[in-house]
Amino acid sequence: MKTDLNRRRTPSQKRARDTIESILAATGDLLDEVGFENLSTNLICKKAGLTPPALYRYFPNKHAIMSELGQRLMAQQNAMMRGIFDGFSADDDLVAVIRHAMEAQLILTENTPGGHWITKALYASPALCAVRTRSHEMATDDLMATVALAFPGLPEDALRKTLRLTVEIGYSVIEFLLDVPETDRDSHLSETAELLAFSLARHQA
Amino acid sequence: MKTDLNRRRTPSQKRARDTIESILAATGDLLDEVGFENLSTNLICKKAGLTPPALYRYFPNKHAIMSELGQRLMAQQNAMMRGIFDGFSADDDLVAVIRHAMEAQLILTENTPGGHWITKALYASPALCAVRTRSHEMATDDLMATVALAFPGLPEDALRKTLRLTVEIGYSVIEFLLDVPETDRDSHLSETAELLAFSLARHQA
DNA sequence: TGTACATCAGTGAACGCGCGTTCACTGATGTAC
DNA sequence: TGTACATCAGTGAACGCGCGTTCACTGATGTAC
Repeated sequence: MKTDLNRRRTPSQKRARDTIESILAATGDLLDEVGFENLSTNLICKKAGLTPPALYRYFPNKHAIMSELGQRLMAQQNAMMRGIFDGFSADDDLVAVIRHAMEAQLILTENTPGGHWITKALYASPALCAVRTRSHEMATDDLMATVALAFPGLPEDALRKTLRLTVEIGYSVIEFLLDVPETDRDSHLSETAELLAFSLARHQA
Repeated sequence: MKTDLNRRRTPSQKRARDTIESILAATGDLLDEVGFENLSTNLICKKAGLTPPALYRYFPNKHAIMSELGQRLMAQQNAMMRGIFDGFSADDDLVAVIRHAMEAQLILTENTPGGHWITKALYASPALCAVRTRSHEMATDDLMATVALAFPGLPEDALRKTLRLTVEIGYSVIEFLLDVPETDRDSHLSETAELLAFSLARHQA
């Protein structure tokens, strides 16, 4: 149950760091090709042009690789969020900002090799769930910081709950749009943004 | 990629129908014990007190079993939704009804053996994705019917999009609550209900 | 700067295991007369 | 109602395969003098 997700060895030479990167890159590409369920360490090795012991030198199993890919993707996502919400003030159009943030996340995930699968694995695999949860908590804290600046004096705990829910809903709508490609993205993004903005605005009243 | 999810043989004797039920029951229990990733047909057979050929007589693979469990769970969910929204009128408290529906879904999933895992598998496994999507579409259509009765004359296509989003958000918040057990369910359910009601109410203005 | 040596990085080949799956078979149930 | 036969249901034993994983090794890189 408690799968080890840590690196085995820390590389000291550039050659080794390149190997690690090519393992991660190969995994991302493979996810798009075969999906998470059919992914195996042997397959990753073949794709990366390595033999299994090279992979096992750095990662104990495929979940550890997914975990690293997941952490990287979510770090990028959170950084992007900070960039968008940074400097947000009470006068700005909240709906527009949320909509913009969601669209940016959608595009980022779509452009990351294996991005959609990484997200799904982070959600469905018990070993990886914690990575996702932790990242969403961090995103919530980041939002807390900027919102607290924009609207000082709001009750903290209630606001945080709302923001946590906002994060969760935001990401799941994005995944919905990725899942069902024939969906009208524009209208769903706009509607979600309005709905989340409403939920936040309630705290000011 | 296109995994076969159909039954192999249709049972004609009671004994066979019992076997199928015990396979499904064993799978549900096993999901709670070992999760979806560690599930295998051999394990299911052992748990159900059967030999593999007996299982293969009826199901081509484990995804077919999951598919059946998923269809049953979602059929129950949709039936429950119909029960709750049936006879809904414009005078009723929309927030309360949505909240009630969400809570009922949460409890139903929680009380179904392997329920949470079934939901996750239906979402993360490409072979099973279609089951989930189809079910959510059906739930949306059901809602369309009742809402159209309660608020006649609303623009259909825009309303349907809103309802589809409502269904998606509703279910994903439920999964969030199941995923992070330390969460304050009460406040999150209430807040989600208000937020979804707002989104629907906009169509009346 | 050159050489000798230590450490780091990756290979080739093999392993045991549990997976999905099938075969030829025995036993249980239903049906016709 | 009893028996003979056909069909249905489940078994025992085995299979090939790819998985994760490890071993003893070779080759590459860095370092000390």
